[in-house]
Amino acid sequence: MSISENTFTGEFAYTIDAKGRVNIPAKFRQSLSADSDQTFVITKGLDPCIYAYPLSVWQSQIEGALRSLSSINAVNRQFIRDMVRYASTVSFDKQGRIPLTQILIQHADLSHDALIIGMVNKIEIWNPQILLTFEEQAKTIEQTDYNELAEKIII
Amino acid sequence: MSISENTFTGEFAYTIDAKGRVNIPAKFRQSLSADSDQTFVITKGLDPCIYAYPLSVWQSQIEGALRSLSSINAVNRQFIRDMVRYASTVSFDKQGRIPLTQILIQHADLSHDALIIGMVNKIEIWNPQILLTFEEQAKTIEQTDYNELAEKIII
DNA sequence: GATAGTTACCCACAACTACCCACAACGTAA
DNA sequence: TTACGTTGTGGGTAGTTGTGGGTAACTATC
Repeated sequence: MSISENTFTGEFAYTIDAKGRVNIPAKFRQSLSADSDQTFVITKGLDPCIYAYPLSVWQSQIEGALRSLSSINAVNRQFIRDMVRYASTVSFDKQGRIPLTQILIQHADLSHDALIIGMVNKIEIWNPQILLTFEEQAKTIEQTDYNELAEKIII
Repeated sequence: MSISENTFTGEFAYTIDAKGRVNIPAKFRQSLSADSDQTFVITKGLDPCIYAYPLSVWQSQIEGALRSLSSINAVNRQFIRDMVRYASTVSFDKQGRIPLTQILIQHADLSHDALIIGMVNKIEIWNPQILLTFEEQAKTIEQTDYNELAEKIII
């Protein structure tokens, strides 16, 4: 139960090189190596960004749930397909970078700059520009809902 | 319970050559060789695609379940017939390809392009065009059920 | 048994990827 | 300041991967 049990916080600016690689912040890597978990599962985010889960988190929380869904049900099949289709297992190189897949780069509309945001149990990878406009739009979000959440969680 | 326990994720585009062979993604093959399980069982998918199970998965999960179904029930008989009738055991060649049978190619309406999708414990082989139109239709799927799943599983 | 069609196995090559090394920028400590 | 380690970025190379096609073995049919 140390601080380092895969809790990601903070925001970091990096570049994506010609080969589609992004750096994972050293801080994040350190909190992983403790778990000897040098691997991420990256996939489409619900927002226009890329999600990256440490392999252990993906396996225990997502994959397990997916495995338990019956394939007889068409809704289940569709859901599994959506979740897994864009997911890929990547580990970082000696320099601490992971390779992104073309589909995910397109989904997040990434080109040269990348913003990496710690989201507690996962990591988000954004195009900084997209994030800006996205947040503009998000201001029209239900303020009531937002405040309710804030009241519950912020201490 | 190692990393290599047959977890298929991701989407890969390949071609079907004149002899009806498709490539199995190298990533998938690697997670198999650990199991010395170089063989797949391919059969009709519930959707218009081909299912491919690693032999070990087919034997332990599907075959067992089919055996336990009573043949008194006509629905059971029909179901077993559908599952087994089109199933064939194939192993891949030195280049990592498997041969598809004519019936399955027709069922999935495959011609030149194939999209291989990891579905956790099995693999789906789609005609990319068919998948597109299929997903269009799928949007009319019960959104409520889908969202319930999403809320439970996505973290 | 001969012939035609099919299947299994092999080789070749282009494209890509993983792995490695190099180096500049930065921070830290003596 | 200087020396040293770490971090982020770029690029080269060797090995792997995907695709096409050739040849020999096998099957089936007459």
